[in-house]
Amino acid sequence: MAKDGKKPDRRAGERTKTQKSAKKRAKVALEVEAASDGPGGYGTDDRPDVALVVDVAYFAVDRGALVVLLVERGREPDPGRWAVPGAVLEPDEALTDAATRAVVARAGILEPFTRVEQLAVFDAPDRDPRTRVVSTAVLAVTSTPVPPAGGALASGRWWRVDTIGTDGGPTLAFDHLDIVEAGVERLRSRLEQTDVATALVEEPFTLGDLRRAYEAAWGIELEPANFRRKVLATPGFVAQTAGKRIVGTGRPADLYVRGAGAVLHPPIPRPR
Amino acid sequence: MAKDGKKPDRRAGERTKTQKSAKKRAKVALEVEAASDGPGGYGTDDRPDVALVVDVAYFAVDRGALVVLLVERGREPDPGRWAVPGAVLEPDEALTDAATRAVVARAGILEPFTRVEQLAVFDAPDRDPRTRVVSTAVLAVTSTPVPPAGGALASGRWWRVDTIGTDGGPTLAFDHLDIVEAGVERLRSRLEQTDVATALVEEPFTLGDLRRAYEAAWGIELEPANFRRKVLATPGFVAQTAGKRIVGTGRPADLYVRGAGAVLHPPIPRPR
DNA sequence: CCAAAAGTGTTGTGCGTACACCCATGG
DNA sequence: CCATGGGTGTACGCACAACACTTTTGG
Repeated sequence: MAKDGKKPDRRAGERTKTQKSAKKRAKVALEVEAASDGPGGYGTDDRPDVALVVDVAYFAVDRGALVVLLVERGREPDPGRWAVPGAVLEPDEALTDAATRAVVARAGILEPFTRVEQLAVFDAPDRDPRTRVVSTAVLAVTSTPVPPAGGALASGRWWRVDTIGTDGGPTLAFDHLDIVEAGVERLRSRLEQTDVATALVEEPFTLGDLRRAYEAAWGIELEPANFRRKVLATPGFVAQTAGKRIVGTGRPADLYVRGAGAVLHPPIPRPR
Repeated sequence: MAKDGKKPDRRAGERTKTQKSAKKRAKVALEVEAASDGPGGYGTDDRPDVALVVDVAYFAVDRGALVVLLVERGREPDPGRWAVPGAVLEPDEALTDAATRAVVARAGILEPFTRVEQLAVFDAPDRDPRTRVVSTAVLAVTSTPVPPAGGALASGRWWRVDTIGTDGGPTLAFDHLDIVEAGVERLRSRLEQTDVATALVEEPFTLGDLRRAYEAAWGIELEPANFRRKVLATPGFVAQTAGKRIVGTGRPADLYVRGAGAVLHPPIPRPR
């Protein structure tokens, strides 16, 4: 049963451009792996065949709406369509560093963003028509969705997520609609379990600000009274600071900053 | 600010064996990405520098304990330590296919497993001392933890997860302890939200079987009466089938098979 | 004085935990 | 007849949604 450690040179005929037709092939290839490193290992001696990139689903809340940073593609494939910022992973680079690099190139943000979280790996063999590209999508947020500066950055734009795919909204390239949708869903989930909402508002913030961030991301309205109680009942979520803020009309609101805790006990449940 | 599209050839001096020292370097590399494909793209024309593998955290329940499939390493690095099964991703292969291939090679399972889920990407630049290896860990389960057959498969073994790191238990290679821990935590979480528990028991099963699977994975005891009500109150989780089963002593139990639904509404909450 | 937003108080309902109790089998 | 596990019934308590009410500002 065990092979002798040799394997057929699968790069014999030089890599052809694309092999969409080979999708089903791997499903029946259930023979024992001819591991070149013996039990428990795998051969990593030769050059890899698969390119690994990082794509960033970068979100913010802007005037009551959830927005995502997209970049317009200038050339084939998919010219005129919009993509999330991406970068090829460098040999000694961590995913979060590559993610920062991708966003810096598109959004003019000069400091690395703090909260980054892995989203999912997008691995469909034909997701990029040029060659095999596996993408690790990561989720990131900012409190200040600044419009990208000019020059090479001008192609980036913040789009309301609820306009994607509609008449006035962007059309996404490749499988990036899947990436954005996964990011939206993960962000909505993380708002329940973590204090990521405090990264969506600028300090200091009122509990009304925080509530409106939740409402924008979840697309629903929340009871101000109950929301307030839940936030204050969760230790480490927010900390009150000095002063009050008067917006327009209405009673001045207490000001808060981010608390120490990252996970929320108890969570802020999302209405179903 | 924008470069002209050229980038330094970062593979100039041939790749040295390992570069642990370069960990901090990428953190300050915040210059604009020199994209070789213009806005919204990245260069994928040349061979990648990063190898992508799939590591499988493969779980089962055996005699009341959660077990995981591990493979003993035979050679450097980390000989004598135990690793989860892994495989290098082939150019036209989906992650789930590579995961199946890795497990088939180690566990003698002849059919592809059904439930596979992405766990996380392990991307630390020095996680493998030989070369840069990025690992996508996936979670899989089986109802029948068969001992691997002989020959090249003999190095695989099912280990109780609660013995890992203890005196009689295995010591894990590389960062595979992180992979197993991530798998355990994800499995515990998915038991709340999905019907993955039905993949941990053989059909037909009793609600006692299902409860004991939860108890093994969660490491706690559950109220049989309340567990029963919760399972039956979740549509699509299980479906009753004909017959009853008498184990040893006690009243015969109704038999069930997997239901149609994959997500659980309402969930089976884990006690905190 | 009115509108609007922040902040506090109160109550009814629903749901889950805990436990009592009955059922059906083997020894 | 007892032990054991399966299956049903039920009451207590707590958490939360809903809504009333007060506070403090601008117009």
